[in-house]
Amino acid sequence: MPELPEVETIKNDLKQKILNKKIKRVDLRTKKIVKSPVKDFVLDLERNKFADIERRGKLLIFSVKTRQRLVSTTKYLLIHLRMTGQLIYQKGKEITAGGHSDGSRDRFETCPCDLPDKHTHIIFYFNDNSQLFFNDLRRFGVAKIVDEKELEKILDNFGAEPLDKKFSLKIFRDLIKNKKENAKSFLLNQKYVAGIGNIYADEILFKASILPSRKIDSLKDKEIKKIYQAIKSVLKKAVKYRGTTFYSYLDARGRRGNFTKFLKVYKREGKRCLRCKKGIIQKAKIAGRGTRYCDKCQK
DNA sequence: CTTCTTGTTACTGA
DNA sequence: ATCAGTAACAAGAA
Repeated sequence: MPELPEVETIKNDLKQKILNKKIKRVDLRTKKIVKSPVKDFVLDLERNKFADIERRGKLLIFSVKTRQRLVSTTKYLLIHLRMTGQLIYQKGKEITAGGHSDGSRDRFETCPCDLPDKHTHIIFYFNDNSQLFFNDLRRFGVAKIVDEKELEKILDNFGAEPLDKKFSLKIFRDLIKNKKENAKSFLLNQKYVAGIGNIYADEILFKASILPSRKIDSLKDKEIKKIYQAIKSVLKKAVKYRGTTFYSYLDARGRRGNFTKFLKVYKREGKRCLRCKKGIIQKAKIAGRGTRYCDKCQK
């Protein structure tokens, strides 16, 4: 699942590839993916360019510079990959098909997958013969174009950016105040801290040695600090290793994430705890999600 | 065939 | 108001 580290990786990749390239054509193959007026979607993008890409939580925000009757305005293409969405960038077919004259393939410009395929819902064609594919096996992902005002309204629903310097321990303590839910559902709530999903919630609570079922208001000061530090360190390391691939996640180059080998609890149920070597990783349904934890060293 | 998976929203009931 | 639980969405794996 694309969570903060995966979306951050895609954003960084795409910024190097597609900024300020003219969007020659947009092929919208699955209209249901688009949650703003479909008739405007292609028109707002074609012949324009992406001026910037930002991430808020798990949401990608592409600034689209548009020119209408000499007036320049900015609209925003929002893409949320939900569970199985992918954004894969490829250079023109002449590179992928034949490789270089010496027979080698340019690994950084090509993707191991043959795109488009039956899960391709949008294709953005750029004027330098490169393309961006929005693929989604399960079609939960969404794309929409909004103006500045709508964007602000949407962003109002997002909580703190966990890797932002402004996200301090004090702010985290204030967020926790007066909450009564359990630690897992707190971390999953995008209105509190944005970008954490099922994988990293479990990994963060393991690192902090806190049981996911612990009520937030029962946490001692020391424990709150441990969760706060774990949020920062786990997400930072996951970004460094370009995210986690468990099901279908691929980065913008079509490659897998490397954080998978650092997972301590996610999908390790039934296996021995790597930290205390005594506990067996448990799996339970907490906050409506499959949740993994060590019942020996998480308290 | 059933069950499970996952992010988000919407809804219900306490 | 706040929280827990669940359905819905889609499609595939087991």
